[in-house]
Amino acid sequence: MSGEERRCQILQTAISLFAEKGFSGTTTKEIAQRAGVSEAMVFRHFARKSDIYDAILDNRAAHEGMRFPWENDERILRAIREKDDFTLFYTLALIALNKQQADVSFIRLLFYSALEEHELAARFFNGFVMRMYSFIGEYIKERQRDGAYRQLDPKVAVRAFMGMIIHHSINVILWDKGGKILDLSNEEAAKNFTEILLKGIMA
Amino acid sequence: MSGEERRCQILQTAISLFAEKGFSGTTTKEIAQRAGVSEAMVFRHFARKSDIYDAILDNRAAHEGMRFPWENDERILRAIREKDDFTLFYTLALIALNKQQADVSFIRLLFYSALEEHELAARFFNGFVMRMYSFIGEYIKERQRDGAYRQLDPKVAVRAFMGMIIHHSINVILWDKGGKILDLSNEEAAKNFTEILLKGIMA
DNA sequence: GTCTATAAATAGATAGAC
DNA sequence: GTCTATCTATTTATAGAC
Repeated sequence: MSGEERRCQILQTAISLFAEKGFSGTTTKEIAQRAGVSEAMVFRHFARKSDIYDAILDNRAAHEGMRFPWENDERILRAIREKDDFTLFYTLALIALNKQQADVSFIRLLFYSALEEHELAARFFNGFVMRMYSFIGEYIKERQRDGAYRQLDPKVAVRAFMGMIIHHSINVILWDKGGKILDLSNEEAAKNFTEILLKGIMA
Repeated sequence: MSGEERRCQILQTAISLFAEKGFSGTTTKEIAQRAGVSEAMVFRHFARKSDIYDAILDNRAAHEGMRFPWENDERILRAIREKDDFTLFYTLALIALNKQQADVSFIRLLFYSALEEHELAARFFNGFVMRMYSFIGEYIKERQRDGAYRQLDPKVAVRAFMGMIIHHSINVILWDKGGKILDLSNEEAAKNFTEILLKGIMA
Protein backbone atom coordinates (compact mmCIF):
# COMPACT_ATOMS: atom_id res chain seq x y z
CA MET A 1 0.00 0.00 0.00
CA SER A 2 1.29 3.47 -0.86
CA GLY A 3 2.10 6.00 1.84
CA GLU A 4 -0.89 8.16 1.12
CA GLU A 5 -3.26 5.21 1.02
CA ARG A 6 -1.93 3.81 4.26
CA ARG A 7 -2.09 7.16 5.98
CA CYS A 8 -5.67 7.55 4.90
CA GLN A 9 -6.61 4.08 6.04
CA ILE A 10 -5.08 4.63 9.47
CA LEU A 11 -6.89 7.94 9.74
CA GLN A 12 -10.24 6.35 8.89
CA THR A 13 -9.66 3.63 11.45
CA ALA A 14 -8.78 6.22 14.07
CA ILE A 15 -11.83 8.34 13.28
CA SER A 16 -14.08 5.38 13.78
CA LEU A 17 -12.39 4.52 17.09
CA PHE A 18 -12.48 8.13 18.30
CA ALA A 19 -16.19 8.13 17.50
CA GLU A 20 -16.68 4.98 19.56
CA LYS A 21 -14.58 5.83 22.59
CA GLY A 22 -13.35 9.37 22.31
CA PHE A 23 -9.78 10.53 21.91
CA SER A 24 -8.39 9.52 25.27
CA GLY A 25 -10.41 6.32 25.31
CA THR A 26 -8.61 5.12 22.20
CA THR A 27 -5.06 3.76 22.21
CA THR A 28 -2.59 3.84 19.36
CA LYS A 29 -2.30 0.08 19.78
CA GLU A 30 -6.00 -0.38 19.04
CA ILE A 31 -5.76 1.87 16.01
CA ALA A 32 -2.83 -0.16 14.71
CA GLN A 33 -4.56 -3.49 15.37
CA ARG A 34 -7.82 -2.54 13.73
CA ALA A 35 -5.95 -1.07 10.76
CA GLY A 36 -3.99 -4.29 10.56
CA VAL A 37 -0.57 -2.70 10.89
CA SER A 38 2.06 -2.35 13.58
CA GLU A 39 2.04 0.54 15.98
CA ALA A 40 5.25 1.78 14.42
CA MET A 41 3.32 2.38 11.19
CA VAL A 42 0.88 4.61 13.00
CA PHE A 43 3.69 6.74 14.34
CA ARG A 44 5.41 6.80 10.97
CA HIS A 45 2.42 8.62 9.52
CA PHE A 46 1.48 10.64 12.60
CA ALA A 47 4.33 11.72 14.85
CA ARG A 48 2.03 12.09 17.85
CA LYS A 49 -1.34 10.62 18.66
CA SER A 50 -2.89 14.08 18.78
CA ASP A 51 -1.77 14.64 15.18
CA ILE A 52 -4.28 12.00 14.14
CA TYR A 53 -7.08 13.90 15.81
CA ASP A 54 -5.94 17.13 14.19
CA ALA A 55 -5.69 15.46 10.79
CA ILE A 56 -9.43 14.90 10.88
CA LEU A 57 -9.79 18.60 10.19
CA ASP A 58 -8.24 18.21 6.75
CA ASN A 59 -9.98 14.95 6.05
CA ARG A 60 -12.34 14.85 3.11
CA ALA A 61 -14.53 12.11 4.55
CA ALA A 62 -15.03 13.91 7.83
CA HIS A 63 -16.15 16.98 5.93
CA GLU A 64 -18.74 14.85 4.22
CA GLY A 65 -20.81 15.32 7.36
CA MET A 66 -20.57 19.08 6.91
CA ARG A 67 -21.92 19.09 3.37
CA PHE A 68 -25.11 20.82 2.42
CA PRO A 69 -26.84 17.99 0.62
CA TRP A 70 -29.76 20.21 -0.34
CA GLU A 71 -28.03 23.12 -2.01
CA ASN A 72 -28.46 21.29 -5.28
CA ASP A 73 -31.53 19.37 -4.25
CA GLU A 74 -34.21 20.07 -6.83
CA ARG A 75 -37.13 19.43 -4.44
CA ILE A 76 -35.82 22.07 -2.08
CA LEU A 77 -34.90 24.71 -4.64
CA ARG A 78 -38.33 24.29 -6.17
CA ALA A 79 -40.09 24.46 -2.80
CA ILE A 80 -38.31 27.74 -2.14
CA ARG A 81 -39.27 29.18 -5.53
CA GLU A 82 -42.88 28.12 -5.10
CA LYS A 83 -42.96 29.05 -1.41
CA ASP A 84 -44.23 25.58 -0.64
CA ASP A 85 -43.55 25.79 3.09
CA PHE A 86 -44.53 22.27 4.01
CA THR A 87 -42.47 20.59 1.30
CA LEU A 88 -39.47 22.76 2.12
CA PHE A 89 -39.36 22.08 5.83
CA TYR A 90 -40.47 18.48 5.48
CA THR A 91 -37.72 17.76 2.97
CA LEU A 92 -35.08 19.55 5.03
CA ALA A 93 -36.12 17.60 8.10
CA LEU A 94 -36.20 14.27 6.35
CA ILE A 95 -32.82 14.74 4.70
CA ALA A 96 -31.31 15.81 8.02
CA LEU A 97 -32.81 12.91 9.97
CA ASN A 98 -31.72 10.33 7.39
CA LYS A 99 -28.25 11.80 7.15
CA GLN A 100 -27.73 11.99 10.90
CA GLN A 101 -28.89 8.47 11.52
CA ALA A 102 -26.92 7.09 8.59
CA ASP A 103 -23.76 8.60 10.00
CA VAL A 104 -23.95 7.78 13.68
CA SER A 105 -20.19 7.69 13.78
CA PHE A 106 -19.89 11.30 12.67
CA ILE A 107 -22.45 12.48 15.19
CA ARG A 108 -20.66 10.71 18.01
CA LEU A 109 -17.32 12.12 16.88
CA LEU A 110 -18.83 15.57 16.84
CA PHE A 111 -20.22 15.29 20.35
CA TYR A 112 -16.98 13.92 21.70
CA SER A 113 -15.11 16.74 20.03
CA ALA A 114 -17.48 19.31 21.52
CA LEU A 115 -17.00 17.87 25.02
CA GLU A 116 -13.25 17.56 24.52
CA GLU A 117 -13.21 21.07 23.04
CA HIS A 118 -11.41 20.00 19.93
CA GLU A 119 -11.34 22.37 16.99
CA LEU A 120 -13.47 19.97 14.95
CA ALA A 121 -16.55 21.02 16.91
CA ALA A 122 -15.84 24.72 16.44
CA ARG A 123 -15.25 24.26 12.76
CA PHE A 124 -18.49 22.36 12.32
CA PHE A 125 -20.34 25.04 14.20
CA ASN A 126 -18.79 27.99 12.36
CA GLY A 127 -19.21 26.30 9.02
CA PHE A 128 -22.19 24.05 8.74
CA VAL A 129 -24.38 25.26 11.59
CA MET A 130 -24.06 28.98 10.94
CA ARG A 131 -24.71 28.48 7.26
CA MET A 132 -27.78 26.48 8.14
CA TYR A 133 -29.15 29.28 10.31
CA SER A 134 -28.73 31.86 7.60
CA PHE A 135 -30.13 29.58 4.89
CA ILE A 136 -33.36 28.79 6.72
CA GLY A 137 -33.42 32.15 8.47
CA GLU A 138 -33.46 34.03 5.17
CA TYR A 139 -36.41 32.03 3.92
CA ILE A 140 -38.33 32.72 7.10
CA LYS A 141 -37.61 36.45 6.82
CA GLU A 142 -38.95 36.44 3.29
CA ARG A 143 -42.13 34.69 4.38
CA GLN A 144 -42.52 37.20 7.19
CA ARG A 145 -42.37 40.01 4.65
CA ASP A 146 -45.06 38.15 2.74
CA GLY A 147 -47.14 38.25 5.88
CA ALA A 148 -47.27 34.45 5.92
CA TYR A 149 -45.43 34.03 9.21
CA ARG A 150 -45.89 36.01 12.39
CA GLN A 151 -43.18 38.29 13.73
CA LEU A 152 -40.58 36.43 15.75
CA ASP A 153 -36.82 36.21 15.56
CA PRO A 154 -36.18 33.89 12.58
CA LYS A 155 -33.17 32.46 14.37
CA VAL A 156 -35.39 31.35 17.24
CA ALA A 157 -37.60 29.53 14.75
CA VAL A 158 -34.53 27.85 13.25
CA ARG A 159 -33.33 26.81 16.68
CA ALA A 160 -36.74 25.37 17.50
CA PHE A 161 -36.85 23.43 14.24
CA MET A 162 -33.29 22.15 14.44
CA GLY A 163 -33.87 21.38 18.10
CA MET A 164 -36.73 19.03 17.33
CA ILE A 165 -34.78 17.30 14.57
CA ILE A 166 -31.38 16.98 16.18
CA HIS A 167 -32.78 16.08 19.57
CA HIS A 168 -34.83 13.35 17.96
CA SER A 169 -31.77 11.93 16.19
CA ILE A 170 -29.71 12.12 19.36
CA ASN A 171 -32.44 10.14 21.06
CA VAL A 172 -32.43 7.53 18.33
CA ILE A 173 -28.64 7.33 18.35
CA LEU A 174 -27.69 7.84 21.95
CA TRP A 175 -30.51 7.66 24.46
CA ASP A 176 -33.59 5.84 23.25
CA LYS A 177 -31.85 3.33 20.99
CA GLY A 178 -34.54 0.70 21.11
CA GLY A 179 -37.29 3.24 20.55
CA LYS A 180 -38.51 2.48 24.06
CA ILE A 181 -40.22 5.85 24.51
CA LEU A 182 -40.89 6.76 20.91
CA ASP A 183 -40.48 4.59 17.85
CA LEU A 184 -41.12 6.68 14.80
CA SER A 185 -40.13 6.51 11.14
CA ASN A 186 -38.13 9.48 9.93
CA GLU A 187 -40.97 10.31 7.55
CA GLU A 188 -43.44 10.49 10.44
CA ALA A 189 -41.00 12.51 12.53
CA ALA A 190 -40.31 14.96 9.70
CA LYS A 191 -44.03 15.37 9.04
CA ASN A 192 -44.92 15.97 12.69
CA PHE A 193 -42.09 18.37 13.43
CA THR A 194 -42.81 20.33 10.26
CA GLU A 195 -46.48 20.64 11.16
CA ILE A 196 -45.69 21.82 14.66
CA LEU A 197 -43.17 24.36 13.41
CA LEU A 198 -45.34 25.75 10.62
CA LYS A 199 -48.52 26.03 12.67
CA GLY A 200 -46.30 27.47 15.40
CA ILE A 201 -44.88 30.30 13.35
CA MET A 202 -47.70 31.08 10.92
CA ALA A 203 -49.44 34.41 11.11
CA MET B 1 -11.54 14.44 57.93
CA SER B 2 -13.70 11.38 58.56
CA GLY B 3 -13.75 8.46 56.16
CA GLU B 4 -17.19 9.21 54.88
CA GLU B 5 -16.46 12.89 54.41
CA ARG B 6 -13.23 12.20 52.59
CA ARG B 7 -14.85 9.62 50.37
CA CYS B 8 -17.55 12.07 49.47
CA GLN B 9 -15.09 14.83 48.76
CA ILE B 10 -13.02 12.61 46.46
CA LEU B 11 -16.19 11.53 44.68
CA GLN B 12 -17.27 15.13 44.12
CA THR B 13 -13.85 16.00 42.77
CA ALA B 14 -13.95 13.03 40.46
CA ILE B 15 -17.44 13.87 39.20
CA SER B 16 -16.33 17.34 38.31
CA LEU B 17 -13.27 16.00 36.48
CA PHE B 18 -15.27 13.33 34.65
CA ALA B 19 -17.62 16.08 33.55
CA GLU B 20 -14.71 18.10 32.21
CA LYS B 21 -12.73 15.40 30.48
CA GLY B 22 -14.68 12.18 30.58
CA PHE B 23 -13.76 8.99 32.41
CA SER B 24 -10.73 7.94 30.40
CA GLY B 25 -9.56 11.54 30.06
CA THR B 26 -9.24 11.81 33.82
CA THR B 27 -6.38 10.30 35.80
CA THR B 28 -6.45 9.15 39.40
CA LYS B 29 -3.48 11.43 39.95
CA GLU B 30 -5.49 14.47 38.90
CA ILE B 31 -8.36 13.45 41.13
CA ALA B 32 -5.99 13.14 44.06
CA GLN B 33 -4.27 16.44 43.35
CA ARG B 34 -7.48 18.43 42.98
CA ALA B 35 -8.90 16.81 46.09
CA GLY B 36 -5.70 17.72 47.90
CA VAL B 37 -4.83 14.19 48.93
CA SER B 38 -2.39 11.52 47.84
CA GLU B 39 -3.26 8.98 45.18
CA ALA B 40 -3.16 6.30 47.85
CA MET B 41 -6.11 7.97 49.53
CA VAL B 42 -8.13 7.71 46.37
CA PHE B 43 -7.48 3.98 46.16
CA ARG B 44 -8.19 3.55 49.83
CA HIS B 45 -11.75 4.69 49.24
CA PHE B 46 -12.20 3.25 45.76
CA ALA B 47 -10.37 0.02 45.01
CA ARG B 48 -10.44 0.64 41.27
CA LYS B 49 -10.84 3.80 39.22
CA SER B 50 -14.04 2.48 37.69
CA ASP B 51 -15.52 2.14 41.17
CA ILE B 52 -15.51 5.93 41.36
CA TYR B 53 -17.55 6.17 38.19
CA ASP B 54 -19.96 3.55 39.46
CA ALA B 55 -20.28 5.28 42.83
CA ILE B 56 -21.85 8.24 41.04
CA LEU B 57 -24.95 6.09 40.67
CA ASP B 58 -25.47 6.07 44.43
CA ASN B 59 -24.50 9.67 44.88
CA ARG B 60 -27.09 12.01 46.21
CA ALA B 61 -25.67 15.09 44.54
CA ALA B 62 -25.63 13.46 41.12
CA HIS B 63 -29.26 12.52 41.57
CA GLU B 64 -29.99 16.15 42.19
CA GLY B 65 -29.93 16.56 38.45
CA MET B 66 -32.63 13.91 38.15
CA ARG B 67 -35.06 15.57 40.50
CA PHE B 68 -38.43 16.79 39.41
CA PRO B 69 -38.29 20.34 40.73
CA TRP B 70 -41.85 21.00 39.66
CA GLU B 71 -43.73 18.17 41.29
CA ASN B 72 -44.26 20.42 44.26
CA ASP B 73 -44.12 23.65 42.32
CA GLU B 74 -47.28 25.57 43.06
CA ARG B 75 -47.27 27.51 39.77
CA ILE B 76 -47.25 24.26 37.83
CA LEU B 77 -49.81 22.37 39.89
CA ARG B 78 -52.10 25.35 39.63
CA ALA B 79 -51.58 25.72 35.88
CA ILE B 80 -52.56 22.07 35.47
CA ARG B 81 -55.68 22.47 37.59
CA GLU B 82 -56.71 25.59 35.72
CA LYS B 83 -55.61 24.21 32.34
CA ASP B 84 -53.55 27.32 31.82
CA ASP B 85 -51.53 25.90 28.93
CA PHE B 86 -49.20 28.82 28.43
CA THR B 87 -48.22 29.13 32.08
CA LEU B 88 -47.71 25.39 32.36
CA PHE B 89 -45.38 24.99 29.40
CA TYR B 90 -43.68 28.31 29.94
CA THR B 91 -42.89 27.45 33.55
CA LEU B 92 -41.71 23.96 32.69
CA ALA B 93 -39.45 25.36 29.98
CA LEU B 94 -38.05 28.10 32.15
CA ILE B 95 -37.32 25.79 35.07
CA ALA B 96 -35.65 23.30 32.75
CA LEU B 97 -33.51 25.92 31.00
CA ASN B 98 -32.39 27.49 34.25
CA LYS B 99 -31.63 24.15 35.81
CA GLN B 100 -29.68 22.84 32.83
CA GLN B 101 -27.60 25.95 32.49
CA ALA B 102 -26.97 26.15 36.22
CA ASP B 103 -25.63 22.62 36.21
CA VAL B 104 -23.41 22.53 33.16
CA SER B 105 -21.26 19.98 34.90
CA PHE B 106 -24.12 17.51 35.23
CA ILE B 107 -25.12 17.91 31.58
CA ARG B 108 -21.58 17.28 30.43
CA LEU B 109 -21.30 14.26 32.71
CA LEU B 110 -24.52 12.93 31.27
CA PHE B 111 -23.39 13.31 27.67
CA TYR B 112 -20.05 11.73 28.38
CA SER B 113 -21.79 8.85 30.10
CA ALA B 114 -24.13 8.39 27.13
CA LEU B 115 -21.20 8.30 24.71
CA GLU B 116 -19.21 6.03 27.01
CA GLU B 117 -22.31 3.91 27.53
CA HIS B 118 -22.10 4.09 31.28
CA GLU B 119 -25.10 3.05 33.31
CA LEU B 120 -25.58 6.61 34.53
CA ALA B 121 -27.03 7.58 31.15
CA ALA B 122 -29.42 4.63 31.10
CA ARG B 123 -30.55 5.35 34.62
CA PHE B 124 -31.19 8.99 33.83
CA PHE B 125 -33.14 8.00 30.77
CA ASN B 126 -35.21 5.30 32.44
CA GLY B 127 -35.88 7.47 35.44
CA PHE B 128 -36.06 11.14 34.74
CA VAL B 129 -36.72 11.21 31.01
CA MET B 130 -39.43 8.56 30.90
CA ARG B 131 -41.21 10.16 33.85
CA MET B 132 -41.06 13.47 32.04
CA TYR B 133 -42.68 12.00 28.95
CA SER B 134 -45.54 10.52 30.90
CA PHE B 135 -46.01 13.65 33.01
CA ILE B 136 -46.34 16.02 30.08
CA GLY B 137 -47.85 13.35 27.85
CA GLU B 138 -50.76 12.80 30.23
CA TYR B 139 -51.57 16.47 30.32
CA ILE B 140 -51.56 16.65 26.53
CA LYS B 141 -53.89 13.64 26.32
CA GLU B 142 -56.29 15.32 28.68
CA ARG B 143 -56.29 18.49 26.61
CA GLN B 144 -56.87 16.45 23.49
CA ARG B 145 -59.94 14.92 25.12
CA ASP B 146 -61.05 18.48 25.85
CA GLY B 147 -60.73 19.18 22.16
CA ALA B 148 -58.17 21.88 22.88
CA TYR B 149 -55.29 20.19 21.05
CA ARG B 150 -55.38 18.47 17.72
CA GLN B 151 -54.86 14.74 17.39
CA LEU B 152 -51.20 13.78 17.29
CA ASP B 153 -49.08 11.38 19.32
CA PRO B 154 -48.57 13.17 22.65
CA LYS B 155 -45.10 11.70 22.88
CA VAL B 156 -44.19 13.39 19.61
CA ALA B 157 -45.29 16.70 21.06
CA VAL B 158 -43.18 16.07 24.17
CA ARG B 159 -40.19 15.22 22.04
CA ALA B 160 -40.64 18.39 20.02
CA PHE B 161 -40.92 20.52 23.15
CA MET B 162 -38.03 18.90 24.97
CA GLY B 163 -36.04 19.04 21.74
CA MET B 164 -36.34 22.82 21.53
CA ILE B 165 -35.41 23.24 25.18
CA ILE B 166 -32.57 20.78 25.51
CA HIS B 167 -31.09 21.64 22.15
CA HIS B 168 -31.10 25.29 23.13
CA SER B 169 -29.31 24.53 26.40
CA ILE B 170 -26.80 22.30 24.64
CA ASN B 171 -26.09 25.19 22.32
CA VAL B 172 -25.60 27.57 25.21
CA ILE B 173 -23.39 25.09 27.06
CA LEU B 174 -21.50 23.30 24.35
CA TRP B 175 -21.69 24.82 20.89
CA ASP B 176 -22.69 28.47 20.86
CA LYS B 177 -21.10 29.49 24.13
CA GLY B 178 -20.67 33.15 23.31
CA GLY B 179 -24.20 33.40 21.92
CA LYS B 180 -22.65 34.02 18.51
CA ILE B 181 -25.68 32.79 16.60
CA LEU B 182 -28.39 33.40 19.13
CA ASP B 183 -28.15 35.27 22.40
CA LEU B 184 -31.41 34.91 24.25
CA SER B 185 -32.52 35.13 27.86
CA ASN B 186 -34.06 31.96 29.21
CA GLU B 187 -37.31 33.86 29.69
CA GLU B 188 -37.39 34.82 26.01
CA ALA B 189 -36.47 31.30 24.97
CA ALA B 190 -39.15 29.74 27.19
CA LYS B 191 -41.75 32.16 25.87
CA ASN B 192 -40.89 31.58 22.22
CA PHE B 193 -40.67 27.80 22.43
CA THR B 194 -43.92 27.62 24.36
CA GLU B 195 -45.69 29.75 21.77
CA ILE B 196 -44.39 27.62 18.91
CA LEU B 197 -45.41 24.40 20.65
CA LEU B 198 -48.87 25.55 21.66
CA LYS B 199 -49.81 27.11 18.34
CA GLY B 200 -48.28 24.01 16.77
CA ILE B 201 -50.45 21.50 18.59
CA MET B 202 -53.67 23.42 19.15
CA ALA B 203 -56.84 22.28 17.44
C1' DG C 1 6.83 0.59 3.53
C1' DT C 2 6.85 -2.64 7.18
C1' DC C 3 8.15 -5.05 11.09
C1' DT C 4 10.26 -6.47 15.90
C1' DA C 5 12.24 -4.84 19.75
C1' DT C 6 12.71 -1.51 23.06
C1' DA C 7 12.78 2.84 25.38
C1' DA C 8 10.37 6.43 28.10
C1' DA C 9 6.58 8.15 30.19
C1' DT C 10 2.41 7.74 32.43
C1' DA C 11 -1.49 5.47 34.66
C1' DG C 12 -3.43 2.36 37.80
C1' DA C 13 -2.75 0.12 41.96
C1' DT C 14 -0.24 -1.67 46.41
C1' DA C 15 2.94 -1.88 50.69
C1' DG C 16 4.09 -0.34 54.71
C1' DA C 17 5.40 3.45 57.92
C1' DC C 18 3.38 6.99 60.91
C1' DG D 1 -6.68 8.50 58.09
C1' DT D 2 -2.68 9.86 55.61
C1' DC D 3 1.57 9.82 53.37
C1' DT D 4 5.94 8.30 50.65
C1' DA D 5 7.78 4.98 48.04
C1' DT D 6 7.25 1.49 44.93
C1' DC D 7 5.47 -1.83 41.62
C1' DT D 8 3.18 -3.31 37.46
C1' DA D 9 0.80 -2.64 33.36
C1' DT D 10 -0.24 0.15 29.77
C1' DT D 11 0.53 3.73 26.53
C1' DT D 12 3.05 6.66 23.79
C1' DA D 13 6.90 6.93 21.04
C1' DT D 14 11.60 5.57 18.90
C1' DA D 15 15.52 2.68 16.84
C1' DG D 16 17.03 -0.05 13.64
C1' DA D 17 16.76 -4.21 10.71
C1' DC D 18 14.60 -5.96 6.36
